[in-house]
Amino acid sequence: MARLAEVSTATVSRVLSGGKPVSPEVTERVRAAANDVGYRPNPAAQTLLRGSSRTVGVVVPDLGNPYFAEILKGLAAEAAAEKHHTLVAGTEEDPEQEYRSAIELARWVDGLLLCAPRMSTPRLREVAEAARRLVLINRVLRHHAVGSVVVDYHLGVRALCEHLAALGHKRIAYLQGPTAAWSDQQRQRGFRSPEASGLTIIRVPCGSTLADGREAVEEALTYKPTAIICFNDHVAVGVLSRLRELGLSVPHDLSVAGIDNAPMSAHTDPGLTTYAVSTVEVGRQAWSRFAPKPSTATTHIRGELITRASTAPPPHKSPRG
Amino acid sequence: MARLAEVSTATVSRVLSGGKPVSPEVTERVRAAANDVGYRPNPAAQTLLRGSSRTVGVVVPDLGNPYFAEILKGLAAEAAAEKHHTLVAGTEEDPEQEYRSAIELARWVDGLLLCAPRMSTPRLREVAEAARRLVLINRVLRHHAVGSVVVDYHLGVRALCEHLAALGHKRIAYLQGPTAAWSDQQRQRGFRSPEASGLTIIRVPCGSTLADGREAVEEALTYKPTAIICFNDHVAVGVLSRLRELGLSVPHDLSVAGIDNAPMSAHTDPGLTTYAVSTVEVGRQAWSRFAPKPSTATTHIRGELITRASTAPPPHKSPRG
DNA sequence: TTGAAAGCGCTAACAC
DNA sequence: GTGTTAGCGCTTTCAA
Repeated sequence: MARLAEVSTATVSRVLSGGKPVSPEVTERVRAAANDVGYRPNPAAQTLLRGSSRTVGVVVPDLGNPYFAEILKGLAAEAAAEKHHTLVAGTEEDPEQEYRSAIELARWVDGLLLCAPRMSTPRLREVAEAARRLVLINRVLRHHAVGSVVVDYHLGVRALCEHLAALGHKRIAYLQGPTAAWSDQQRQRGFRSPEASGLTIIRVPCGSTLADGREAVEEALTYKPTAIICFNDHVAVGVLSRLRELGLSVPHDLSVAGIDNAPMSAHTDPGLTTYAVSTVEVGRQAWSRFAPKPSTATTHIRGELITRASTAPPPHKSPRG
Repeated sequence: MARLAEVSTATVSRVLSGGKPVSPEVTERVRAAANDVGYRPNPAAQTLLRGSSRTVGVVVPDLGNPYFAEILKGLAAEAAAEKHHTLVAGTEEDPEQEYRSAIELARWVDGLLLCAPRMSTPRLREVAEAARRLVLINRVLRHHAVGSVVVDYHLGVRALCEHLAALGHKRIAYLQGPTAAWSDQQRQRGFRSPEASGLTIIRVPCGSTLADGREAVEEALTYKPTAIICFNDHVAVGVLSRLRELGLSVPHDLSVAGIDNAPMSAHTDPGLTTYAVSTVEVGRQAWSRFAPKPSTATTHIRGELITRASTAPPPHKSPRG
């Protein structure tokens, strides 16, 4: 390639990287030759030399979950716009695999993004040491050079509670997320003030998927709540579907609310009341956190209450009364 | 690190790669030192030397689309199981960006997977030349060393048609996918035999998203079909939602069917009749196509008809008659 | 069994 | 404005 254009390899490099002084005539000759052979510099060699791969890594519990898929989308788009690649790893919700993927990717990438990591704090700290830059979604870690993007779920839960209380609800079931999910604890915080105001919150173990929601419904009903708040919209869709099977009408017999405003939540029947969070925005913010000196360690993302048809005043008697 | 264990770098390498003759005593010393310092070899250097990055690339039109997200999930899981990393790029449905991403990634990765590529055949061929291995999803290319995994959508469409015909439908609207989508042409092929048998198919321009589905409904209705087949389940959910707004009842006034069996399709109201395709399986097959010498160039994936409540016999009069 | 040295492909530093 | 050279961090000869 260099000899095809009859120049040194250094000149080729100068032309292709740009910004270096090269005569127009030579520039042309090199461009032509490169084009001819379809020459592109070896990225591994470039990486080795410059000490940066222009790559960010993303580790998510479940690549199939639209919530994380959209965060990934937001991040990948931002990264691509600044000529960076994106490495991904799904962890199948397994903290062990999450840790291994993170440690492994850390060595490759300029910046690492961990979405809702479930691993222990000491391990997280290990990852922080291994990574050049680390950003966390929906978790925080006291450590220099680790940034976070967290959704203020406690505000969302509180808003949902206030909305339901205003409608007249007094007994609300909360379908909990995965144990050890930091973001579930965030949500739980949001119940403090409503509980202090006299609202009864019944916590029901659940999870984060549609199937989890379906399965948790019957237990939740044994507590005779007039409304159900779900860990996320996925769960809520599962709940809606199961309630329909059980012959209960939403919102007539029971109100249901989700969190996240998943793409489909506007199109369920009835439409789902939820706390809307822009996942793509989360991804974007995560990217901006890779910048050298962010002013604060944690970016808070605030959502907004979206009321749709799935919430209404409670029936006069308890459902199935 | 090497001097910490008082050995040469060559010995360190031998211990860490394994399989080379090293005395147990030295092995132990190196292991300890590596563990101490948290040493991990520089992947760029390894890549440069061995000429392989142990990485596969995936290019998808939309990372936020669950269909592609799940293919990515399937592939990433398989890749990780064999110690490979996964690079992703979303193209925002833009053929130009798709081409650039593909060419760019090709240089990095050992194998490249293009999902439903929209780029022109000549460009696709260029990518094929640039990539070490290339696999296509839902598109084929006559080229040595290019494999494909295609879903037999024509079978799906035919099955859907036969199902609807058996219910008594005679006029069916088809909401088309994105122009230039190879997989839409596949679907169109599926109408040949039903049309020959006397079924009327009305093609309505649409797209691949929920919003596209919503918007296409009114035009579709002007043709007074008794059933609508949608490019995919996303579109179908949009259609369902819009029909509800218009006060039309599914399946009483109109039958609706989708393609793909998206996760939510079992939980819409009414449940969606669809042609089910295992996306994760597609991802897995794609990975297996990266093997050195696959026996055939194209893997066909066959789905199955799933009938749910969204399809039923047509009303006696045309809807809104 | 171990060490020394070459070289993977590239770019920055230094000549000219 | 251009060529020559050193060296990024690793693994793999080749010697010892």
